Amino acid sequence: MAKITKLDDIVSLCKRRGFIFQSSEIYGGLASCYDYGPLGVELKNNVKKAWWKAVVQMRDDVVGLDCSILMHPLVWKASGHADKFADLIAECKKCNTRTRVDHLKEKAEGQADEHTEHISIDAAQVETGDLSKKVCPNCGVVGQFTEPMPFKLMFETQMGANVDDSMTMQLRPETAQGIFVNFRNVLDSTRVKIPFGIAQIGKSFRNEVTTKAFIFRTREFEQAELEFFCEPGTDEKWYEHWRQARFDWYINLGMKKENLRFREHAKDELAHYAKGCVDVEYKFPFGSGDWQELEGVANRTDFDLRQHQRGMRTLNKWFENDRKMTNIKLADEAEDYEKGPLSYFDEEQKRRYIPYVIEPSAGMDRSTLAFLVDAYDEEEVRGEKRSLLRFHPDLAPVKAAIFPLVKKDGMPEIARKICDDLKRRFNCFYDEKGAVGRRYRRQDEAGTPFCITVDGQTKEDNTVTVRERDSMEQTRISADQLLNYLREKLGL
RNA sequence: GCGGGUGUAGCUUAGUGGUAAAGCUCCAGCCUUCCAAGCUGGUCACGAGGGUUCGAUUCCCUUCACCCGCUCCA
Repeated sequence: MAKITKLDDIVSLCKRRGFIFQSSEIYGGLASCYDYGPLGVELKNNVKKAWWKAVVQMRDDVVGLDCSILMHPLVWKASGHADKFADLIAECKKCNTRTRVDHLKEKAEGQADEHTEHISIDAAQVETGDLSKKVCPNCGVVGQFTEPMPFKLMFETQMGANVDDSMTMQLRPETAQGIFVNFRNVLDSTRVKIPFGIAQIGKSFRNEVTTKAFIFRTREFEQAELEFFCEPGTDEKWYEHWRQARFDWYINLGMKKENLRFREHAKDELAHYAKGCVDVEYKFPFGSGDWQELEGVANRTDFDLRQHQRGMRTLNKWFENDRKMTNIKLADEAEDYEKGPLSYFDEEQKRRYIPYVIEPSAGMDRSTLAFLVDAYDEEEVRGEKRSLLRFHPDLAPVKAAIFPLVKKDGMPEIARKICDDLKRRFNCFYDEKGAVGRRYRRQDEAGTPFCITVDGQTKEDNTVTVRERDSMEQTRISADQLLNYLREKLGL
């Protein structure tokens, strides 16, 4: 079954079929950047559409949002990204391995392999100023480190055409903050009541130290995130709800169950704000066949909204400091923060609180790749290899292809007409070139679920054949019934 | 960032210090009444830059990109 065993096979398939190309390829490529080709963009759009439908449109308790990528600099101060999305890394002069400074241990220290969160650069410099006793985790040499160098994990750009007074901005490293910042707006404009969620799909940017693995980890990527706000105390219940809902989403879209699993985060692995976190992982066929994260579902507690209340209180200081972020400290939290501007008033209980947040955060590029890999199959047909993509109908880039059996006797005209009619309902493809068998196989490789063929009999009794991708079986049905037939089969 | 490997047509491969070959694909035409048929013709490549050389795809250097393994990261 596993016909794709190496990453190379995936890359080759993606390029050959027009799913994914390397960015700027004619210029030799650009590291970590990829473009979606004609089939790829349809596939990825369908993945996003399926997510949006399941998470937003099919529910009464979730609304959507589409925020700008550039946000107020204080957003990243409050969220913690400005300080904490920068690591200090030192390189061992002996073996040239790089290690995060805060991961380095002194010789005598215990072996407990604790997982630490990002800490602020300032704090890191104070805490780890002396590397002379630190041990290289790779070669064991003591105190042979280069000066710690900071890594900026957020992309920066300038806003304002006038260089002199332009402001440094960051491209968002996650879409989530746009949701938190609009919490008030959504509350005030939509009459939603807790528990409810706000969902968003969009690009995010992270200056990862290493990328690698095709589109699996890239610096520019697309996220689909939901922030689900609930009353403290009900958070465990919603956490359970969403982890299951998100797992089922992949299964319902045809992903093989044996390739999907949960991975619970250990306590010491959790981000400082998270109460619980679980990854949905897919068994990608990279190298050793490792499980890789598709999506994380986290219980973020009330951390984010509380942080933004602090951020709002910092605004004046920021103006006074000439709109510079350096040397600005986030304002302390108000004593009665639970009644703050981002609190929620519960009508039934007549009390205010800061809601807890459950966050399912999925990588759309990763999901697209996983669906692609999972759908790929090869089989033997009459001694010939048939390769096909068994996409779920919702994800298939093209839903139906329409052929005249041969290019004469008026068949092309009829087929064209059918194609034009169907096109208005879903994505269709017309092809009249070459032998019909070849055309079938071409559609197999694109993952098209159905092929409709107009033949000599069509003119006599107005029937066509519908050929099914997975079984290659054909059914003859009336052209008048075609639309209904396909809509039922495709679930549209 | 380190170590190892790779880079020839859309794909898979061949080959050489003297101007690159094949299969499949693709395009056009003919022929074709149901699963990559046939015939004819055609398009398309040595990742980029520099050096050595009369001459470099081949040797050397640099660079870019990708893969594997570390490191790092969610």
